[in-house]
Amino acid sequence: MLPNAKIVPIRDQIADQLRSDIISGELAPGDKLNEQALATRFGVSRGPIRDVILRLTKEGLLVTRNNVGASVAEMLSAELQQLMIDLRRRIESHAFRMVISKLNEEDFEALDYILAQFSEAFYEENYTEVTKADIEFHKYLMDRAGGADLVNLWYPIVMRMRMNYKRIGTPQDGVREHQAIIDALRAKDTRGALKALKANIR
Amino acid sequence: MLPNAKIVPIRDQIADQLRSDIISGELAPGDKLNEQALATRFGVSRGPIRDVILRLTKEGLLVTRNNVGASVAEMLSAELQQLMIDLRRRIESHAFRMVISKLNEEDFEALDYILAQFSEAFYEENYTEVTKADIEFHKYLMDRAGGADLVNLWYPIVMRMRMNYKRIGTPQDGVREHQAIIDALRAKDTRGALKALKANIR
DNA sequence: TGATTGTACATTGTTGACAACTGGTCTAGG
DNA sequence: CCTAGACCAGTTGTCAACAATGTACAATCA
Repeated sequence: MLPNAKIVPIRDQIADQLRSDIISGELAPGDKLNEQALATRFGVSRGPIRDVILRLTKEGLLVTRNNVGASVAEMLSAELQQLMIDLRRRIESHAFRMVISKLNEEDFEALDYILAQFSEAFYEENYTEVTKADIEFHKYLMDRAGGADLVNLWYPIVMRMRMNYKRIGTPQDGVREHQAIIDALRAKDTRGALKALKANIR
Repeated sequence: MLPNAKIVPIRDQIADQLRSDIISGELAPGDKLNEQALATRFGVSRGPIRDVILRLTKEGLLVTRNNVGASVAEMLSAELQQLMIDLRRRIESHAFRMVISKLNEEDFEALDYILAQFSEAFYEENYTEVTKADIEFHKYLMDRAGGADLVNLWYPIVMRMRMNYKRIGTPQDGVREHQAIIDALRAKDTRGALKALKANIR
């Protein structure tokens, strides 16, 4: 089987772009999104744009009012932010326990590859890409553990957490933390993996 | 301020209807949804229908494949179902602690009213309405505790849980359980409220 | 002067037609 | 009889025009 480049729907690309804009701070909380403007920017009609806006609204990145439009969501209260972190830890811990026994060499290759991208983006100081690789890393494991159901549950929480990272400078330990997770998973060391995970999510 | 009847957008009504259909089992897992058919059924064009489908997909009730369409999601594995219950308990517990000090008499009147609807629906054996009232009860408290942010996080989890209740017959204790929650909240008895909550979510 | 009503503009919500894609069926060739 | 390819019906994806709603500003009146 050839590693055929997978085709990505326009709609998904637009969603990705807007997510990046929000997480990177390009779009600040409270900023209003104009459907027509976005349609022009991406060279499509308003239909797909509405889809994307609806999607991001459901992910909690945007807030929409009837007949008024969408704007970037405000930051979470410290209280809710803490709850998000707690929930994310629980979900990923659960996933680790489910997945650790069925990870094979192919999986580790994929994880290594993602981590390499993470590292590369980090040294290029491209923090938007760093964030995407970071999310991709965890997402891979979530998908492997519980499939689309689990990812759908997990994704909005991560997005909402990420949005609130005002200091974009990820500590240099990012790579090391993820490497520690991979190592522990490879060694089937559940305890170590959970510990490394807990250190990574904060 | 008069208790003005709130106006509900068509889109929301359609979403509600489909959610009911799914939770009640009218639409079984795997059933395919046809946009045109739904549009005709609700007397609107396909646009709003697509919105609704996208929304329910994000809530986890439907699964959508590109260029193929949407169908009702399959039941969760026992593993994930257990995770959902755990997460929901944590979220609502957290919310209780946040909200218990700021609940006033007006809130309790609202909760009493919802519980009355619950009870009525129960004795009429209208379990779809029972479920809706049940959700409404908890939703009221979630909204009061953490606003839209918290509700958006919580809602998909509840929906996904509800979908998997195959035995639709809620035990007769439903009313009692919710009454116990109200009583404990009224007495500012955090410990008792959390206990009653834990008994109710399962 | 301050609040209120009327009006124009900008933006979202909705629609129906058209384009692109999927899955299955039929046919020709081996 | 079986497979490969082309075709076809049905469905989803996209678009541009139209209708409905909300917001902001200006004119009016107390």
